[in-house]
Amino acid sequence: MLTYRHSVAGDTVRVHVPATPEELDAFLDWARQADGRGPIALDSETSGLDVFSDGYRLRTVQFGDAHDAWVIHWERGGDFRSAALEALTKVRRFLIHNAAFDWLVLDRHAGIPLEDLAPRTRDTRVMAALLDPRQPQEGGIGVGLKPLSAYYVDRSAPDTQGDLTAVFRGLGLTKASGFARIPLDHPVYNLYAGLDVILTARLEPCLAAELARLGVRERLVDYEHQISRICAHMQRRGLLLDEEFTRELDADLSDDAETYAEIAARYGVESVNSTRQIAEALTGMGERLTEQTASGAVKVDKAVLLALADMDLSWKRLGTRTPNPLAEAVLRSKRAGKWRTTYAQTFLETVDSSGRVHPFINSMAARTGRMGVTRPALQTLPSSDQMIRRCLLADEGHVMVSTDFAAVEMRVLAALADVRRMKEGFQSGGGEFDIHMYTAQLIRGEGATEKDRKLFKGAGFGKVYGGGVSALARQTGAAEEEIRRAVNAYDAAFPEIRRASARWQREARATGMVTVSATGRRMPLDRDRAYAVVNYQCQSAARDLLGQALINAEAAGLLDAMRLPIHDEILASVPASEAADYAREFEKAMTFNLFGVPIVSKADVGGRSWGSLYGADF
DNA sequence: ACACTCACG
DNA sequence: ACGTACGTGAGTGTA
Repeated sequence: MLTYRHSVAGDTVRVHVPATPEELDAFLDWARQADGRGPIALDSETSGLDVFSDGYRLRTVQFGDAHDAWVIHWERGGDFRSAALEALTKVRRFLIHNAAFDWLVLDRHAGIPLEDLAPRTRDTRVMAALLDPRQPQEGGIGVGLKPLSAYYVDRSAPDTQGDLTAVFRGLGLTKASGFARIPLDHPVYNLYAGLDVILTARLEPCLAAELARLGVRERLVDYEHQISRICAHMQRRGLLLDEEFTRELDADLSDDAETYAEIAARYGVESVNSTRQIAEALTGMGERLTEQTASGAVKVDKAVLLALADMDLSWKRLGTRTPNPLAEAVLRSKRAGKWRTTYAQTFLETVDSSGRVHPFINSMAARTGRMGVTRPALQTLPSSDQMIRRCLLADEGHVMVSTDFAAVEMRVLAALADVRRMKEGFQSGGGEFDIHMYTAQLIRGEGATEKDRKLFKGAGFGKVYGGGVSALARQTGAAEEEIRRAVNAYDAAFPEIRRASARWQREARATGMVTVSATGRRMPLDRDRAYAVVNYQCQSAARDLLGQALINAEAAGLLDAMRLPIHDEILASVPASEAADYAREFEKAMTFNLFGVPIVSKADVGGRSWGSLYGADF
């Protein structure tokens, strides 16, 4: 038996790599006694991250405790697979760092269903994110195994991923190809594969103690595990791609980008993404560019270019000046190029052999707990035009249903800050209740106009985001004096918001600059941006309502229908003949009473494509 | 690596 | 003392 020894926190730990079927017996003996000693750390090494692609390989499965790790070479097949499968099936409790990934790998490539493994899992990444969700760049520890191990377990814990990248280079491989092609017997590969589970095993008790010390409820930890599993379920299902349409769209966008880039080139702009070239060319045409970026460069963003092209924010002609042809060409080329590379091409790159895309859903991406979706970033598809969302389809015989919370952050603000007159409004009105018009009428009287509504909607956003008068004026384009009066009137109508903000800031300062949400989520506040506490409280409460809605939806039998969480919305694919029933059930799953404030939702039943919810049906 | 830009809620 | 828009993911250009 090959056994590598390494030092972790002053102890010598062992990484065992069985090379023959006989040597697997020692592993099985160890695994059979595992349950008596507590949960076993589990990890896998694979050919890459694109779990659903053709040719994807599971290479090793690792099991371990604080002192011993076993690296089982799944790729060798036969008895190696049987041994790994026996442990995967029989061990009662596992510790995994970032479980969603391994759940999906083992579900798809080892035949261990997500439904079977997830309930037996405790995820150290989830635990860490509940202690401090910040990334290292934001001043936190981070939620990666490496920084967490270095912080909690052993300051000199190796950077297993980073060091492996160096090994890959030494073998003439890249970071991308290394995991697929490094020889299965490579000593560093095996040592690090084993160390990862040993570090996970040692990390968990540290995180558990810290969670207990800080009073983070076990209920919250369990809640996040449920949500993580539901998100993994959605990821496994994926969304059906209309490949033919997407390929045509890709070609059309490519033509568009090229056509307008050629026009821009006539004015000396070689690359439409070079702000320096655009600024120089526009200045040469006699345009005056007055706006600056944070670092003092000339600003030539979409708002600046639209004004020069005589267009409003929805690209409609204003008729206020002669359109600058370069500005318009740059706008059109950039948009087509971005939509093509960021969306259409990523769809085609990530689609699996059965025509589905499986975006990564990070169930706890932001400090507030908000989720993040990547590869492709399906939470950020253009909504002004249906062409990109048109690429994604409900399943055969299904239609898309999108259920949104109604003005959830304003409702949450009313509930958390106990805003009397806001609560009265929400309580008296139903799902169609318009908080912004209500506010306008509260302040202006019955004669409040649509313009007043807009003004106080801006003021409301200012409150939720923590913005001030000048930021609001900049954002809305209204005069500062007008905004100032609106904000003052807003504060007079809803005085509880300022008081809650002050209270939350005071509490955070008294507890190490951490604000704790209604659910017990810990959110570190930046000392110089303490005003953001209002947004953190509202955003995290809204996120936790969505999380509970996912759990409610599963309980109502809607798990298989769900496709994507989008902050205040659940997108689903449901049988066309039962769409109305599903819509009602989703609305029910997304209905709450939060401290006396009704949280309500509205389902929209679309057609076959996601784009159908954004315009004409297809 | 960082700046800038742009897509979303 | 004062005022600060919040949270993401992703592509391209530049140094």
